[in-house]
Amino acid sequence: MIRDARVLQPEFVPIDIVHRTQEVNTLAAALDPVTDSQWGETTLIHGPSGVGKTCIARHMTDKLQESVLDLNTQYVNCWEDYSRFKTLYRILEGIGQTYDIHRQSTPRDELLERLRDYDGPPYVVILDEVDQLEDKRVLYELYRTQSLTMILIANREDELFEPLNERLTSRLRTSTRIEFKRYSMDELVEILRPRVRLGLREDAVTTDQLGLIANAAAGDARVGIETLRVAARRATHEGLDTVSDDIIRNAVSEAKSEIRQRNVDRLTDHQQIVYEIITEHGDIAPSDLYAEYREHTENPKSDRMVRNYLKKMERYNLIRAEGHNRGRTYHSVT
DNA sequence: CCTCCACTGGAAGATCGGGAAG
DNA sequence: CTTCCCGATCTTCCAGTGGAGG
Repeated sequence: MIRDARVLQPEFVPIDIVHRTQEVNTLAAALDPVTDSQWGETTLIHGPSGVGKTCIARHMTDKLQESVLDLNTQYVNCWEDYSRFKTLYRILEGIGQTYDIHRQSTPRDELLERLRDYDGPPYVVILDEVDQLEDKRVLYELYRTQSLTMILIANREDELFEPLNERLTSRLRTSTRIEFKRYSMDELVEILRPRVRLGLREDAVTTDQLGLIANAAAGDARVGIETLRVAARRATHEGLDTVSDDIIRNAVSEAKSEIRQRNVDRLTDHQQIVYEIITEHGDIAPSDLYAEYREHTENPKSDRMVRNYLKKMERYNLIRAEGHNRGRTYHSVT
């Protein structure tokens, strides 16, 4: 039943973009100078998850690569490369300047200097999940590096601006900003349909069933596509030619728990212990949490460190903190 | 209402692990 | 081998905050 599994991978970038014409045009206009060996404008893309921000940014840079002879592009996920060093390293990687960089023998600011010295063809860098950067000052440094054309992607605009200094904030506010809104159910169905056509058997999933998936995904294309993938896999396992409604209903929760499990696996041992304690309690006060953590561990980390773990798990969408100060409790996301 | 203190999260410095240079 | 330096991780210290409980 599955013809091309790649189409259902989260990082797949479709050739034809549906429902984002306006956004694509705005981004294209901002990047247009690049086709003329000039610097493009720094663009800020924002909106909730699963609305095509990353997809469209990558789609645009792919297209530019095809049409412009001299051009470098690079995609950086700041969630994964959240430190200043890793971010700069990734950017240098895109122009092949990392062959002799080793974190111990390279002077501290060598990376940024190399970037500033760059005088090759236009360089378009996508900084995804840019609000996850540990030290946002690197954004300011990059902004001043004139040779870069940046596409910044963030979930929430206000959370990105909040820790930035005024100068950068005002510059970003006046640069091109594109807001992505949630997909409607019909739009989501039309995003899923070509994936079925390209990735599965044409009749493997009915339009009504796509509606079922779209409804459960609540405007989040990532969840929708993951659900489709899980459903197709399950149907194949059961030796079916088409996906049944039952399979879809199960796939919705399975898709969500798979996304969660992937994040749990990325936690360290100590972080997983903290996470398990929270899951078992369902709802726990900070002091109780730390006391229990100490009991469960041979060499417990400091309470301050546990607070760092909690922040990280919040970012991973694994737990949620409720209330402030003394009223705070933690609970896991279901 | 007010006070207290559990809790948060920034800052600074220590420690760890690892690769390069001597 | 040792020494040195790096980023990453962790600890220590502490100022600020706002909800619980008088």
